[in-house]
Amino acid sequence: MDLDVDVQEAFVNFLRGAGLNVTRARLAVLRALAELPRHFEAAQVWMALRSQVSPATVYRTLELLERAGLVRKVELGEAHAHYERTFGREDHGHLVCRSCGRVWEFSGGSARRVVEEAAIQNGFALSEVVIQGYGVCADCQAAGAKRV
Amino acid sequence: MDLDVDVQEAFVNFLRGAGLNVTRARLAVLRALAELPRHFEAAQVWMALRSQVSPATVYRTLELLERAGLVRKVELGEAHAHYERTFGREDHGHLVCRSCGRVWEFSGGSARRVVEEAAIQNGFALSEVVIQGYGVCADCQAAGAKRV
DNA sequence: CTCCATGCAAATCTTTTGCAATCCT
DNA sequence: AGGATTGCAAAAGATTTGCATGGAG
Repeated sequence: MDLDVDVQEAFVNFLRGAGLNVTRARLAVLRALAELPRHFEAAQVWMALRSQVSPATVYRTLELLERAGLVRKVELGEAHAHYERTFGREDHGHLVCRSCGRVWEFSGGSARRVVEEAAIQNGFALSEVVIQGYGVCADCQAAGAKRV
Repeated sequence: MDLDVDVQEAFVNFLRGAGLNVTRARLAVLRALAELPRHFEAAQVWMALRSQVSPATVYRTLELLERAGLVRKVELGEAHAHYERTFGREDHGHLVCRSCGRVWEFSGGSARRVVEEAAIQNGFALSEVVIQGYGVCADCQAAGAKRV
């Protein structure tokens, strides 16, 4: 997968700049992300690192990665949070299937512009944009979807 | 506030159509919504109905109202869910201030169209669109915002 | 009269936190 | 050395659920 030196370097720089330590656990979490699906949950991270890093540290590290701008928390309509890597990714929106849970992505540029415009008009300092559609994917429609 | 006969009627029709009972508690919840802010949390509902309706029933009823299309669950970046009435409201997006938590709305028509277009291309049956921006509002910027 | 709905309390489940032990720098 | 970090287990908090009782049709 991706995760070139640049990404690790970016995290290290972020940590140093914030006066934080570069630890084995933090690097392990970052490395684990490269092996996970595009959208993953916290549990997948500490299962992948079973006995290397505790759940608490995974949560703590994901928050750091978020602050470093390398990871983004994504709300997929489920009870628990999901995350996605932001490095090597373009701006995009999500189509979430409420039946099977899968996620499709689409280019979010023009939708983002609408939000940016609204932010400007309100004197809002925008830091993140979320563009999502919920519904039922083609496969689940064909199979007779459960939820709408 | 709004809540004309039409809205209550819509809920009653939904309940009847689903073979569910029209109960005092369910109507009380619907009526309470008209007195609450545009964006509210479950706790505000059962505080407004203190000793009339239990928390469990509030959650159960909000879910029915959601299914009836009268209420929409909104994710505002906090640990607990928020809701908004959908009746008498136009399609809109949200600008959420991460510092004070207030929410601004803006017309979401054109952003929605982008999502609809993506749905069509993927054979997706779209049922809901979420357009949100997170950042810091003008007031909080002036006051020296906490989070970005 | 027969289900459906409600309240209560207990259970769930994810995420957060306190604290003593351990790791970075 | 000296502060930062970790793991563990307990805590927290929102939402859900089982079950016996009361309500709607």
